[in-house]
Amino acid sequence: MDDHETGTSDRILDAALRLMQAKGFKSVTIKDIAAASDVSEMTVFRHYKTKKGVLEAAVQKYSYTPGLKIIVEQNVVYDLNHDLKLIAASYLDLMEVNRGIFLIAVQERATMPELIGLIADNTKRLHGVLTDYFLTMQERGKMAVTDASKQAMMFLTMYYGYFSSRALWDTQFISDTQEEFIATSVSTFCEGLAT
Amino acid sequence: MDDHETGTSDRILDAALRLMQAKGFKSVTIKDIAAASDVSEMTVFRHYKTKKGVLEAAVQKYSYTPGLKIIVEQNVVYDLNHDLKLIAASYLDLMEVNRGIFLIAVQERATMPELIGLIADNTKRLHGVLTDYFLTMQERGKMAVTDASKQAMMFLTMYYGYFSSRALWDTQFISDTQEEFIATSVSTFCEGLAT
DNA sequence: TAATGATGTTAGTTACCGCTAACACACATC
DNA sequence: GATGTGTGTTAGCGGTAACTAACATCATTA
Repeated sequence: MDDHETGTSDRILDAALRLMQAKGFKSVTIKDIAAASDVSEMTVFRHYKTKKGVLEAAVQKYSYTPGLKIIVEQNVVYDLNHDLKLIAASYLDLMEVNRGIFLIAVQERATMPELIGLIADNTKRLHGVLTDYFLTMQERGKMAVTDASKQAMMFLTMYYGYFSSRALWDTQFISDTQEEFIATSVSTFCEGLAT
Repeated sequence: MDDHETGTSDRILDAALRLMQAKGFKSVTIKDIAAASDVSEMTVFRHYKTKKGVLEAAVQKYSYTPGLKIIVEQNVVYDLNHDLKLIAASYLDLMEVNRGIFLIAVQERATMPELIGLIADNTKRLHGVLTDYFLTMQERGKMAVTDASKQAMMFLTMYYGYFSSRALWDTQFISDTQEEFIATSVSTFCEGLAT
């Protein structure tokens, strides 16, 4: 079962994920996957018994849910502008890693609803962390006292919007780079726009 | 070609759109559509020659691109808080109308990229309108002078995030109601969070 | 050298699906 | 009562795709 050289199993998974991201699980055929990973159809079936098995193995390999809480807590310095930039960047980086799973989850949400759970969990965890952070900042008098949970939700929704828009439509909705977007949004989030 | 009573043509389109939203164009069969609209398969083919024809007719019937510019311009009173709430609500309402097309566009973005164009156009137009509005507000000294285009982009991304999250994942990401979300976000957008 | 294991090739099975054709029925209008 | 229109039913064609089975090849390794 070992793959010498480049690793046949991995090549198959990589190709499968790439194709399924682009066209959806149902539209990708074993033939496509075989051609893209430069093996015969039979080899695909020998490694992963069914088409769905290929997807499950790919999800297994590529889904990633790190300790966002630790990352945030270890780098926070209780300066609103600085910390929000850090959190926004961490969230976007995390989503970027899971982009492949996200795109497949979108297309297969009717048939494989558990997939989005993997990603939703990250967002939910970060929402908790961010809410706690806001509460701490409010206690320290470094931030206006408002509904921390709603505030955190709004903050994350903005970056979810950025990520989702980029992942699904590339630059068709949003053309700003990640850095530009974070800069604008964190600044606005801190200072507001009213005079 | 007239449909007496409930309108066979319409029943087919409604069922088709509903099914395709949920499962994607490719996964829905004519058999599914026929069963859901309570006609025979042949009747579907007699009304719309091909499966793609069904989708095209449904898109035709359900896509909607109104004069957002006029709506905004006629109701703006140059009070930042008031106007942003109006614009946010208008945008979300518009997206809600086009939800069906949006969901199909998501699933068929590889095969039918023109679909998302219908919706992207709305967002682009509103971005233009909103940018102009910000510039006017800046001239009148009612708003901080920043990059109006980026600011508008950020604002719309937030609501795109809200809509997209709700349309794709229901309350799995975001649980706030539309009114709550608009209230929190517009307030933050205007006032900021720093002390 | 012999055995092993990963892969390729070819052929075929099964099932589904888009779509067509032909015929039948029911109803409404002329 | 004839005609037409919308529909149902049944059968089938052509294509495709998941998956299986059997056999061949080649390289590594015992």
